[in-house]
Amino acid sequence: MRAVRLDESEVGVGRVTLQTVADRVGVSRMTVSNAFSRPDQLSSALRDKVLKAAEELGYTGPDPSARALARGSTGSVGVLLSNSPAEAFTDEVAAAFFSSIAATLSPRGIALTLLSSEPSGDVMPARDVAMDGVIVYNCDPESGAREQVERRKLPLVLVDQPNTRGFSSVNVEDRSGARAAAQHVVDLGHSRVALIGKTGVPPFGIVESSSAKGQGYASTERLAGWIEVLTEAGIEPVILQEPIDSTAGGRGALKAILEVQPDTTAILAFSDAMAAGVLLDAHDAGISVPDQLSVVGFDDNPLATRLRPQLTTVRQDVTEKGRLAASMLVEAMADRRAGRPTEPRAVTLTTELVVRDSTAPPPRAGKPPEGAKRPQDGKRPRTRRPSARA
Amino acid sequence: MRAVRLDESEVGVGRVTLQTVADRVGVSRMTVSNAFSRPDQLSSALRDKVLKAAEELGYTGPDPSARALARGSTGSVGVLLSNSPAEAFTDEVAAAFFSSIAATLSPRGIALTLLSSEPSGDVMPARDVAMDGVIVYNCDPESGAREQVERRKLPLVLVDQPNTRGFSSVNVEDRSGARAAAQHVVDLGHSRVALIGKTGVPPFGIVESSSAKGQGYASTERLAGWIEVLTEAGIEPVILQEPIDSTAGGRGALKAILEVQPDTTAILAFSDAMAAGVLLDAHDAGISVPDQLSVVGFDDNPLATRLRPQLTTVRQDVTEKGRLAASMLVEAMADRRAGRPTEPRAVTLTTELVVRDSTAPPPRAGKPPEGAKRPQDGKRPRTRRPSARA
DNA sequence: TTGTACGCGTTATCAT
DNA sequence: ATGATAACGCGTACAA
Repeated sequence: MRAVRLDESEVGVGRVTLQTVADRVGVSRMTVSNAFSRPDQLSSALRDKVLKAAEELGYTGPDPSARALARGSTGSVGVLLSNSPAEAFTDEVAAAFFSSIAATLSPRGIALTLLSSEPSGDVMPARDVAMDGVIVYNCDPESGAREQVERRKLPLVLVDQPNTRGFSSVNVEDRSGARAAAQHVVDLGHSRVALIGKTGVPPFGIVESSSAKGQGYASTERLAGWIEVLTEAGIEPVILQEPIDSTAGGRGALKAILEVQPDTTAILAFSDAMAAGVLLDAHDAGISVPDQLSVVGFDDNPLATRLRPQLTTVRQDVTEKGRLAASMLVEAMADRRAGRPTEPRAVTLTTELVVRDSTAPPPRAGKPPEGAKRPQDGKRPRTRRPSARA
Repeated sequence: MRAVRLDESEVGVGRVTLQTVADRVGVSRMTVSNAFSRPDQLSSALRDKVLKAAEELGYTGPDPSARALARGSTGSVGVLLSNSPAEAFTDEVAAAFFSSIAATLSPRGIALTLLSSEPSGDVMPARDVAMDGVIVYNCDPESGAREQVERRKLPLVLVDQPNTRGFSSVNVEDRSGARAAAQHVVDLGHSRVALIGKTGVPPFGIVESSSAKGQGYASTERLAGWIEVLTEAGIEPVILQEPIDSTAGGRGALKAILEVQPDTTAILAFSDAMAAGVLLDAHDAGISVPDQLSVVGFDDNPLATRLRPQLTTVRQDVTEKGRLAASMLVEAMADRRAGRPTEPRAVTLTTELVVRDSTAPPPRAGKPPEGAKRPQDGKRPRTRRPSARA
């Protein structure tokens, strides 16, 4: 009966496979495969017989790994993260993004695999885990993982990444969002401004403007946007680089800034989470926000409206970002299956300045620095869309 | 040279495999495999040569699916969720749990795959996705997915699940935690109590005590714990079943409860998230918590201390729950690889009543119902550990 | 180092 | 229409 398998050991011993079931029913392996995967290829009577035999033998259905090999598809897509996958759940903004991805994929029956970009021993998830496509999120382009995953030539969508080589990507107008934030404090009349950037690599702490560059696309872009506008306004900001993007990571920033520029009146932070740390520190130090200090965050984290004062920030739509990334990837995977090339798409989502209660004119108003634009008086709308130009 | 492949088509056409590289270098497929996977099995000179050829050919390394089939291991573990995977990120308590799992797995080079238990078309992730082990989280035992994954005979850890068939499990003292919550309001003198349960299946809304059973282990246990204590105290609670475990899901509950029992003075909620909805509704309705209404949640969600008043709740350690589940699974997978049987372990984590500001004696105090225990006066500690007995 | 025999299904192709 | 045969997918383990 059997063509290939040599052990004729009978039922009950060892693993139950298609062949075991086929032998039991007295049909070919193919017929059993069809019974499970293409019901229309055989009579329902025979199919029932096969399924019944499978049931008796405790056969669970086609082995997913074998099927993945034979079909060339695994049923799951990966998300490659530069941070620990644990942070995907911890950070509210990231969580909303991933939640949106999961919500887009699961109705399509696609599982979501979280991949660390850190190698552990000799295994590198980005290289070694089987998947049908990858969303590369906010991942250090220098990292080996990013390169590994590119080389696998899987369908790929880059998110919050510089889009170099013609991949599909979803990005956010980080730079113009940051420009809007900076312009906002300039318009309010601030001239002593500090920036809190985010970087995974040294130098940390107060850095020279020249050596300040974020690690990762978003932090690079936001820093650039802030500095452009401030420079145009004749303001040279104090720049602090922090490694941890969280409320805890933002704590201590205020003190460090005030040490080098005691009369700072406005702080622009890489994220709302970090800004929250500043707000807490300010509160503890008896510094009133926004009366004595203005603070602007980024993201429009749900946190922003829970804080007191509510945080002025730059909104990005992470839900849409996730939905787009996932659906672009799904499309690319369909193209791949159909053997047609995927037209790379590069989408950039807008950002929007959301003015809340953490910003106000500086304490000693009326003396804006040379070159600063006058604050637009009167009823400025509480929300402004920066232009899409970077 | 080749034993199996029939097409002798040359380099550059089609997929690059071990064989392609082997042909290029003039060695066997095995040698190339060794070069990648067992460097010590060949001279480093030859290895370099092989790696160089692979580089030139754009060979990325062994195909993960093929390797998974050959090795019998995929490098990722699944988490099976009854809710949409999207909620894994949305719900703060679930997110902390998954974060802890991810933090435990990723240093070991293991990826985490989120699996919906809902079938979509003909694909059922629980049956069709390749993985080395599964954490079954809070999953309806009736669900096909739960059964599917059991039948695959993968290493398994059940979390927040009734532990029936000798699987390893991590559970929480839901019942005694709920008992402590109920005892707390009884001790305070409440006699008009309402419960907000969580269930995925009808009936929803106000239900009879007899027909009230949660869907899912945690909700069943919590409900049972509340009812036990209240019954002992001679109190028959109003029971409301809600389908959505979130702040939004908790909204509307207060109104529904007050319609059937206008003089309700205490509400015990399945989760802090739902309790938050009650607090918001109470605020909107001008009902003062805890003066007019006491509210107790469950979980000790970070949310609990952000609310005003801060929420009295029952703490569970979800981080430890995640760490334990992941490490037990890792152990079981190691056993499997080593061919030794796994001794199933059933761990139950303690819960702890945390008294904050959302509970107080009922407005018209001094008239506890017959059979109710007297509140313990004086300086009761703000935190009490219920006994482990259910 | 290399040959050989799988791992376990799937996608043709062929036969009845 | 149904079912069987053969080759294939891409590696890995183990013996030679």
